[in-house]
Amino acid sequence: MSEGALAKGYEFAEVESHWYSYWEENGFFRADQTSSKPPYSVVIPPPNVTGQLHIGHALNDTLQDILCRYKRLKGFEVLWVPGTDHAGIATQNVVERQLAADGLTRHEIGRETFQERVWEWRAKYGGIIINQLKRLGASCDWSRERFTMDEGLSQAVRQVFVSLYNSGLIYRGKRMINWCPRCVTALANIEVEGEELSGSLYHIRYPLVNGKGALVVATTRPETMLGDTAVAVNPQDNRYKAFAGQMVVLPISGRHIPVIADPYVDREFGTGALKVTPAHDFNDFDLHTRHNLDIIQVIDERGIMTDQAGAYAGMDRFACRRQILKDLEKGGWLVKTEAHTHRVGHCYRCHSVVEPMLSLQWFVAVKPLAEAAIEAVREGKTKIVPAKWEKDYFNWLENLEDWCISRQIWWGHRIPAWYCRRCNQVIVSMEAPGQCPNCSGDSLEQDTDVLDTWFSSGLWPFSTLGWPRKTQELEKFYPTSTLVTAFDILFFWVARMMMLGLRFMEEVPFREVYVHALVRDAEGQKMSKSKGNVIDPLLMMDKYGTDALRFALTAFAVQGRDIKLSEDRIEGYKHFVNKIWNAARLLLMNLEGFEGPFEIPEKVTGLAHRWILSRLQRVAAETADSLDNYYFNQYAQVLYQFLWHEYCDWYLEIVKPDLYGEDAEAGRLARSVAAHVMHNILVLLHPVMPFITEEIWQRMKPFTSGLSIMQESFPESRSELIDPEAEEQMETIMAIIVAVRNIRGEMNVPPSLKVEVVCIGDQDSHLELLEGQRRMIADLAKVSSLTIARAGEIPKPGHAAGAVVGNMEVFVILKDILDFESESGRLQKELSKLEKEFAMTSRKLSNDDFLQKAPQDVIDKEREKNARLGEKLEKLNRRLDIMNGLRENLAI
RNA sequence: AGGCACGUAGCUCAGUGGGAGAGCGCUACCUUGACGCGGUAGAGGCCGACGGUUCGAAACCGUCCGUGCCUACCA
Repeated sequence: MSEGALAKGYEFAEVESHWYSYWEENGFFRADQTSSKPPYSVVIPPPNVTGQLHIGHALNDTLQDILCRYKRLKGFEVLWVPGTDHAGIATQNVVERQLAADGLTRHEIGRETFQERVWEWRAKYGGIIINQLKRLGASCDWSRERFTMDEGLSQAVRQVFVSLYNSGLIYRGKRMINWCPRCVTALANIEVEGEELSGSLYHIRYPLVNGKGALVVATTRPETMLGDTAVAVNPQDNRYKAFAGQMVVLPISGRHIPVIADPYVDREFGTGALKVTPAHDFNDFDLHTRHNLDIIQVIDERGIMTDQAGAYAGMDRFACRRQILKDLEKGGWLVKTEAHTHRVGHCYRCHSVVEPMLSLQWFVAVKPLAEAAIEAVREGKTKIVPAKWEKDYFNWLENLEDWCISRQIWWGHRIPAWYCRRCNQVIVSMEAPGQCPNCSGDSLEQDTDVLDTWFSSGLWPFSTLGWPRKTQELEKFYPTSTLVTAFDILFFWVARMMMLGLRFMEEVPFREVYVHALVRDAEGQKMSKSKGNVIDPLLMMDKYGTDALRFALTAFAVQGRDIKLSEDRIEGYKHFVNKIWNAARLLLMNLEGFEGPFEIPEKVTGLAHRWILSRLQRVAAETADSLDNYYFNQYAQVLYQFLWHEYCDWYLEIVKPDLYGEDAEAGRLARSVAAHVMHNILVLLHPVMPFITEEIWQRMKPFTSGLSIMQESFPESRSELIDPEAEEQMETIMAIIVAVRNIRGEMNVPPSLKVEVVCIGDQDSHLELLEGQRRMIADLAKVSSLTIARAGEIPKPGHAAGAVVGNMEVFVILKDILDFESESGRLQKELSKLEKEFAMTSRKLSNDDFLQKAPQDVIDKEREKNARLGEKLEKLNRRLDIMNGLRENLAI
């Protein structure tokens, strides 16, 4: 061995940075578009350029990294495209805050200077999250890192816009949209988050103009009454039928407004009379269209009351509400106030209450695009895993309304539309036009709005590969293989990539979508900075190492269930990392000066060796199967179980005498097999624990060869090594060892004290097996002398504690120290457990229906089990009789 | 209001028609030459409730209870 023994503790910090740069320097993450290997490609969900790595990213990118590293080992040409998203509103907010600190606003410095500031900001801080991804071990091809505002991607955006405009799928129109008065921009419907608020429902009296009575309306937003242009009632409502067509006096303003009848009004809700404010409510706007009502805008784009609000002009909308209520009360119009919880829309970026607003915006007509996106999933061109998300996907796309894509901010892709100042012609084109094609005027102005960030993210799978240019990358890697994402951006992002990918590439953007869960805190709450319950992945990596964090996230990544994560669960997996390290340490200590063989022999002899090799083949198969099906938790668990509880607990303990013993041949075999299995475990684990596996792998030469574990082949399950006989025999031996240990434990025999053990059986195969494994049993069960005998050959020992294993009896001789009382108690407990099981199988077997209708193999199995239990019961019963007899003798 | 999940050991969760499992925690014992971030053994569960299908249900179906999430224009 070249590298020598391992340090006692695993120094993860050093190891991690060392190997990451080694991988990067050697170009192991780089994809070759000219390769003849089959392609496997993934595009990263681009984090916000303003972002810091949070636990959600850590999960998302760990899973992608697992898939990418796995596929590389499997012989694929893997491309993982990294990058960041310009995050229009979020980034603009960040830079505006920075300006505010200098006492400036973006309007004061102007659009161009502001954009320069954003680019400066990006140059300085935009790489933070990239470095955090490297810290996590992400094996992205950094030579292909993209940013949604890159020139190439921007050109893609313009081309898509122009193309959709020319085919009539992008249009400009004046419609009701959601507006954030804080961000001062339009939002897409999906960017509005409904939040349950406890507010009030105010009942307000609107007197009839003719003085003969009044209508009482109910509203949650009294301030909008300044813009009321009607009161609506249901035509079927007998209470109000007579009012329809009359006029009422709008309190405070004194304006006269009509009472209209419309079936939209819910008779049951509130008073059954609805105030109608077309300028500030989606449904009221619809009523305006049907009834040709006036529109009066009383709230402006900053949430301030307009001149139309009369005396309230200039007030903030919420201050106005309070004042209106006071004034209504003073005037006697406020009939009553009742508590009312309702959902109010909030801006997903800044959390302000959004305002419905009539506004001139750009839209994408999504219907035809959505139909194609639905069709592609229905036909299985893209598979969503777990499949339950397909339902949500369909439901969303089927009920999709046109997508508002213009934003009134400065950071983003400016809309490629120009307006002729002379004739108002709209010109949409890739580049700034020289003159108006309609009137030849040369006074043109570009639209000041930018596009929704998600518009550019929607192109990500092909824009990052060079589209609209025809590149080798597109040829080789599109459609991408797998998209890994959390469900909360299924609609924001996945659905839009589907729509746009199908439209412009005429092919789905990805073959499979794996939708993973959200990471929550230990109480199941969403993590948020304001709640203070965030787990910072960077801190976790500092404390426990990246591999431990990655393994924890993977072990909890069960399909369809959110992950409740707490710090001690991460700490727990650090223990696993430690276990791997120490197993390797034991191995490497014993490989010093080892001269081979570095391969296992063609034909392996020795029960334990055959057994562990057989188990390894099964584990390799399960591992691949788990990853192929996105059962990440199962992948982690299988390896955890195998490494710790089979390789370490049993195999290494079994071969220790060979390692330390005199038999050189046995020592060589043990070293070869132990190293072979470790080598394979390392490769199997590498996708989830890239760092420690590389570190150990490097030290295992010449068992390993090459530059990196990354260049290995993923272990195939070798059927010729699967050895059911060895597995069965080991199970028998292990059961006997456990039985002896159990007795020792129960009877309080100290570990330092070796005991005499007698095994009695009546099957040749068993007796031979035990004879062959004397040493293993003696070592692992701490046995001083082991007697193996055929039933009847020797008397069953009296002063001994016994157990039944299969159809053998195992006795631990306790001569003077046997306490008959506790031994008979122990046997009794075991008996009652068995009796219950025996009764159950007996009942089944005496059921004619079962015997007639159950499949034969089930019946056979049940018969076998019943016989086994019966035999065991008989032996235990006899033993109990003996113990009871001895106890009575003692009493006499 | 509708839809979708989930309810299994103290905690967190696997398991989807024929033997109730894991990790952590807990108890007892242990300076065994890789590891106390360890070892060995043990305790602990009418698998939310009720009904149905079935020879057989933790699993399939229905109802209910509880929890969570998503969607919706009841002002």
